Amino acid sequence: MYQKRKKILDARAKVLKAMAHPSRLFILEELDKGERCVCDLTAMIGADVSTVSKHLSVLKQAGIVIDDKRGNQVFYQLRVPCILNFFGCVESVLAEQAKAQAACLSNGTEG
Amino acid sequence: MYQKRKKILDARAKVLKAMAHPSRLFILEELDKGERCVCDLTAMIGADVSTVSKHLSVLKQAGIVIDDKRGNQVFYQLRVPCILNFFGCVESVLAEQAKAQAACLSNGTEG
DNA sequence: TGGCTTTTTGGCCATAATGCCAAATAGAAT
DNA sequence: ATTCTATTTGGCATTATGGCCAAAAAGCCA
Repeated sequence: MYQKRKKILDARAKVLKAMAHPSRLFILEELDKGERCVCDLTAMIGADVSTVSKHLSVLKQAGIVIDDKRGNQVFYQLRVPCILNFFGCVESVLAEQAKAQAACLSNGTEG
Repeated sequence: MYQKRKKILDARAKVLKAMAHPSRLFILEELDKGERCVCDLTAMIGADVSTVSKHLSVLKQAGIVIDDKRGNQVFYQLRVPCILNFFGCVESVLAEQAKAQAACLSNGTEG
């Protein structure tokens, strides 16, 4: 049952795992607007360059972005732009949470 | 730039992180078909019950599933069914990877 | 070549995730 | 009450992740 789907689920999990970090989500949002070099992203995120470079490496390993070296800069871009469509649904998860929390506050049934 | 979006990105990352595990993705697929008790899922996954219970706890914490205790069993169900729609896109990431790999094999430009 | 910029890699440490076993908890059945 | 079943929790070892600094690598410009 599970074993039969293990391989594809591993592959999917790898993609999700690569996305599952705020800095990497920010990078994806930025790249959705157009390609960016490491220095651009580093300035926007405000972390060490090496940290940003490693985040980009994670996204690249997962096949989500591709890189293009021009001069001494490396530009990254999304390989699959649809990747951000997902967030409509993620937002509905968050909206449900907010709704539940609001309900709790108003009737006081839960902490 | 980044700091302004940090909060929402943290929240999104949390949801993705909760999904980013093969067993948890399997659970989501199963729950998409209908509610399941812990014992059902444990039998299908083939891990220790405590392990499966903890996976379910992660999904619950993230607001992706809800639980309902009936008798001495606990049934889980999806709270936001759209969660699986995402995989069309994840699949296209994987398809791109496969395509690239195939291209490499045929022209031998990369390891 | 030498110096400058940009990016990646290695080392290190702190923290988090995974998964098992064992024990605790909760409910059902006798 | 006792026992059995289902589930959760605590503890522990192993492994992975995140972030910084320092150093290496790669390309530009003189």
